[in-house]
Amino acid sequence: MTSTEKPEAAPDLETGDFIRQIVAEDLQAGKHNNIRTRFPPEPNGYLHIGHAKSICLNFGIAAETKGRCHLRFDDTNPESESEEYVRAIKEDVRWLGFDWGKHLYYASDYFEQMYECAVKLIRDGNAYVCDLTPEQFKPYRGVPTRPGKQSPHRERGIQENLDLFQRMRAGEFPDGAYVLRAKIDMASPNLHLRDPALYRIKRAHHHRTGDRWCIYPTYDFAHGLEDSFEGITHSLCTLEFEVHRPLYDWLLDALEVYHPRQIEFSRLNLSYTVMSKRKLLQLVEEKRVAGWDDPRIPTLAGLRRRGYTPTSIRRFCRRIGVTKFDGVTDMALLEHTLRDELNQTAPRVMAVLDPVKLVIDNYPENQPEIMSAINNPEDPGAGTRDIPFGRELYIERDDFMESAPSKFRRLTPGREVRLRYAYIVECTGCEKDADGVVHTVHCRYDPATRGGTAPDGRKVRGTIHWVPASEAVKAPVRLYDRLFLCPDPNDVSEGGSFLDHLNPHSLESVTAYIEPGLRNAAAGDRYQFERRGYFFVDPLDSQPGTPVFNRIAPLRDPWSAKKAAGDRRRGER
RNA sequence: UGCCCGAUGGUGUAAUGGUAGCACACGGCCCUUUGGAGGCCAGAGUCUAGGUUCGAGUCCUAGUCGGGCAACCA
Repeated sequence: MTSTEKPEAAPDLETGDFIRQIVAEDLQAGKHNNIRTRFPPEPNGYLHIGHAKSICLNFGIAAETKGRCHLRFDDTNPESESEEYVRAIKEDVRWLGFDWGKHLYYASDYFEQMYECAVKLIRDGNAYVCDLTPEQFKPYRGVPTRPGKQSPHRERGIQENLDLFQRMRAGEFPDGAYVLRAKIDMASPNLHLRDPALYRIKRAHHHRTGDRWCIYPTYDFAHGLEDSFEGITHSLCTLEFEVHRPLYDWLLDALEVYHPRQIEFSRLNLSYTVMSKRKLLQLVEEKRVAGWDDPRIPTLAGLRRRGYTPTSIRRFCRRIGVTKFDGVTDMALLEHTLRDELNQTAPRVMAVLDPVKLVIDNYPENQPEIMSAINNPEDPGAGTRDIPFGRELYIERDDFMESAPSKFRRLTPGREVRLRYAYIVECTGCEKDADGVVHTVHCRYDPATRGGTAPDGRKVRGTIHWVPASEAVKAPVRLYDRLFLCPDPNDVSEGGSFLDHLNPHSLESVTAYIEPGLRNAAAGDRYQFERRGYFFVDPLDSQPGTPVFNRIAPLRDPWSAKKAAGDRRRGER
């Protein structure tokens, strides 16, 4: 329960979302003295930013009320769960900035207690052992518009139920031979109340309990009990569990145990990506992406690898709010939140991603000089740094145009631009290879403009970045773009797949020229490459002295946005 | 055609019976040694129909549209 930043940690219960308001009311009414929430992931996949919303909500409320939030693994289905996921989930929650302290729990720790609860249910005539397989039970359950009918085993005697259930546990029956059902109402309009399964026989090796059990509780039976055992006050979950709430309540009432309140909110949906565990797993397994930490997918591991900060994700989760409306949040908001933070904190450097040589024809040979550059205009305390300058430089290819429109504020013959922190230069022309591709641009500099200011006060519209040709350092840079081409990849036509919407250019790898000082960038550092975007020194692929950069997000760029829009209008690509 | 839930600008949200506000996105302008940042301006919203009320985005009724529910998944 950390989250130490002031704007986030301030109690926000009065003006908060509907859940925080309920919590505040319960506190005020004296219903609870200490708020207890929980984040209950099933360890069968990696956490994504949708989980971050839940984590921030649960840990956030606990922090704001000085209560506590439990991290609880809901490991009731051993078939798809594993220790690797447990490890990764803990790492992600910690990275996000939250601390469960000593309150780490596992549903599997409660298996014995849960078994006792099941026995009580049977004793009280609230549960029975049923022989029907899922397929056989289906017709009994009925359909939404028609009531179901009673299982032939519904009126089995209590003693027989007790005996059967005990033998289920003892391993006397094969998988699926019997199931323990709640005895509720086969005519209920809520399907979840038509004698739902509580325990199933499943000989699967559990990552924590090994082979001690061959029966496992279902989510519906287990979850409320976990909440009850832990004294959870507010059990927050997503909308799809709304129809389960009557069952949650029924179980806790039937068992006569402490009864937390379940409240549902809408899960996070983000445009231009997919969030379901199934689809993320598919992307990973089919190697459409490099792994669970591929910087293009919205897993926390992926966002971390991309370079997103925990702070920006927490702030994002705060800004999207919490409601019951099932909408789609624009990916642009996430990017904005990241830029908003890094604009304040990231040191500026110059790096040329698509280089072309610039020769200053009237600049003396062999007379390099040193230019002083500001590290962060938003943070005067960040100081300055020195960058070597010379006659030959690299600049961005798209900062030169042989014949340019009047709005183009960069290099084009006959016009002046400023080389950032260096001199004002006037473009004189270019050289091309046999294919007509520009390889060298020529210009002349004004020696009176050292540092970039003109003594005569003349205005220069454009400023471009550069690196010295002789001392620039080559560095691999990965330019990430959205993984999908359309806002809603799940919207597929008949027979289609979300994979059809994959963006074939979601990753472009280039070799950039970076300013020499950047050679020593440390893994995990974040920079703003001026005029280009925010970049992260990849912690896995970088070596001391040879950094590898991931683009976290490009800078806002009205010029190229307008240009792209113009191209689209003209039907170009 | 059963039950549950939802609906406020393009998007996400606020207003808790009393002036529909904020942010993102988009457009324009200003400023700028990052076409970044910043500043200013604009457009754009209470799903529909009834009802209650001095007054309804808010309460009631009906409808429309959207989502969820028929695993021994969670």
